[in-house]
Amino acid sequence: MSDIRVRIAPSPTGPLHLGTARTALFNFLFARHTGGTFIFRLEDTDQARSTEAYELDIINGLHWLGIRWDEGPGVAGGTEHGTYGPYRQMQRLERYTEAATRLLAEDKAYYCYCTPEELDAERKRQEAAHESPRYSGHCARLTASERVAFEAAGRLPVVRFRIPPNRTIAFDDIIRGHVEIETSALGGDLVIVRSDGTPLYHFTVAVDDAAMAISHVIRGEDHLSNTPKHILLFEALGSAIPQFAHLPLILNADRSKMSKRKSQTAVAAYRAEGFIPEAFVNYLALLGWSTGTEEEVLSSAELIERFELSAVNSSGAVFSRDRLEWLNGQWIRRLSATDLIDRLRPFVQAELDAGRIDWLPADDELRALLPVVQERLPTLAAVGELIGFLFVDNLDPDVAALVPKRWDAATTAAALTAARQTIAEVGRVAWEADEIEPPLRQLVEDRGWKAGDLFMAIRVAVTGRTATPPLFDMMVALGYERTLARLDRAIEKLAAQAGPTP
RNA sequence: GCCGCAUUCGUCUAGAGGCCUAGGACACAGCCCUCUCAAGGCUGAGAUCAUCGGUUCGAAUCCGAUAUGCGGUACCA
Repeated sequence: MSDIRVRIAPSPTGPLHLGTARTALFNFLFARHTGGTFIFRLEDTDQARSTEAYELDIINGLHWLGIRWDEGPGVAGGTEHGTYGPYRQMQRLERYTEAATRLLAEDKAYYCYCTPEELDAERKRQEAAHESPRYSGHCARLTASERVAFEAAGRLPVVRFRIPPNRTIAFDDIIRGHVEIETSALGGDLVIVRSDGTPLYHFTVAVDDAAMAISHVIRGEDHLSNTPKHILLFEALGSAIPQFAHLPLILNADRSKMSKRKSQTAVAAYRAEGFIPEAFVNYLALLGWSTGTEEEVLSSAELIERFELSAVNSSGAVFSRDRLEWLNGQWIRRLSATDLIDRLRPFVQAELDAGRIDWLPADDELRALLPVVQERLPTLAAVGELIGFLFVDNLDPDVAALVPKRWDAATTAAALTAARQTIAEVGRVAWEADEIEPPLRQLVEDRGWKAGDLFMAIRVAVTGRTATPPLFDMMVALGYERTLARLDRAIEKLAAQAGPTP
C-alpha cells in the first residue's frame, strides 16, 4: 500500500447529499487507483444538528454505491477499524483541547472575550463603512488583569488563532494549479474553539488531517477560499501540509451550488426512484471528470483503472437527470435476468403496498416478461407503470381510449367481438404470441381494417393503457381466461356507450 | 464590499499552438424498424470556443484586461 491517504469527512447533519457522494467517490477512486488508503471520518461537532439517523443514511448510501473505506466506522453507531481512530470527532475532543492548549502556550492563539453582540456590532459598522468584515484583534493583546476582569464579569472566552498579517499563502492545487491568497483577506484572527469548549470546523479538519496523516485533501471547491486557513493551522501545529485538489461544484439548473431547495439532493431519494448504483456511480464520476475517450458507460472497476485526479475539470457542472436516466437504462439493460429480478422485487412490493397492484407476481412470471420489459425500464420503479396492469383484479378501461380515431363505439365493439372470437379459438389450441398474431392480422385483412386500429382497441381493452410492451406478449402474460374476460368487459362498456346512439 | 475560482452546442464533455470549416454523449427533430411504447440504426439542427487586446507565420489552446457567473468571507460544515 502506498502512503497516499485520503478521506471523506461528512457531517451527519442531513441525509447523504449528492455532492458528498461525489466527493466520496472521487476520493475512493483516487485511493483505489493509486493503491492508497481511504478513510471515513464523521465531523459531528455540530451537536445541535447531528443525528445518528443521518449517520446511518450516509453510511448506507455510500455502501449502496459500493464505496468502502479502509478506516473508519463500519456501520452507523457501530465499531470502527483503523489505527488512527477514533473517527468520530466528538470522541476526539481531548485531542483538539490538547492542540488548542499548545497553540495557546506558544502564543499562536489567544483567549477572546468579545461577545457575539459586540462582534456583530463591529461587523455591521464595517459593512456600513464599506470595509471587509474582519475581527479587529480587540483581544489579541490582553493583559493578565484585563483577562481577570473579563473572567470576573462572567464572560466565557473563545480561542482565536492568530492569522499573521501581510503574508501570501500559496499552494498548488492539483486541479486548479497555483493559487495565492493574502492573509489580509482571511477576515482576521480565527475562532477555533467555541466558548462552550467545543472545537470549530477549520480547526478540527486541520488537527484530524494531520493526526490521520492525510496526504491529499480532495474536497469541494467551496473550500478553496478556506484552504489558507488550514495551511496556517498545519504550520502552527508543526504538521506536514497535504496536497489539495478542489473539485468543481455540482450545480442546480440555474448554475448555483446544488441545494435541496432547488434540486433533489438526497442520494436515498434517487435510490428509491429505482436508479441503480452502477449507473449512479458512473454518472457521478463523469460529472466533472472524463476519461478523455468517447466511452461513457463505465463500471466501477474501469473507473478506478482510469481515474486521474489531474484530469478533473475545474468548472462547475449542472446535474442532468436526463443523462442519469439514460445511463440507468444502459445499466439496467446490462443486468442478468436473475439480478434484475432481485432488484425489481422491492419495487414490485412497493406497488403492492401502495395498492396499485393486487398481488405479487412470482419470480418466474417476472422472468418471462423480462425480454420485453428490460429495455423499457428507465428506472426500476418504472416497473409498476410498465406492467402493473397484469397484476390487478379489475381493470376498468376508459371508453374514450378504447375507440380508435377512425372508429366509433359501435364499430369498436363489433371489432372487439370478432377479435375475441378469433382469440378464443386460437388460444384454446396454443396460447403463444406467435400463434395469436397471424389470425388477428387475417381478421384485419378480411374486414379491411387497419391493424393499428384493432390492436390499439385490444390493447386498451386488455391493459387499460395506450402504451405497453408488445401486445401479444402482454396477452400471453395475462393468460387466456383473463384476456377474454377483459375483452368481454370492454365490449360491454362499448355496447352501453353505443346503445343510446340513434 | 473584499478575496478566490471559473467561462467550448440547452446540458455533460473532447480539445495541452497547425490533425478544428471544433469531435462525442444526453435532450430535441426527422427517417428506418414497428401493433403502441421503448430499445436500436441513420440523418439533422444546435458552439461568432464570454468579450476585447496582445504573443505567434498560425490561438479554442499562451498572456493581459474587461464582463458575467459561482464560491468564500460565522462561536455552520
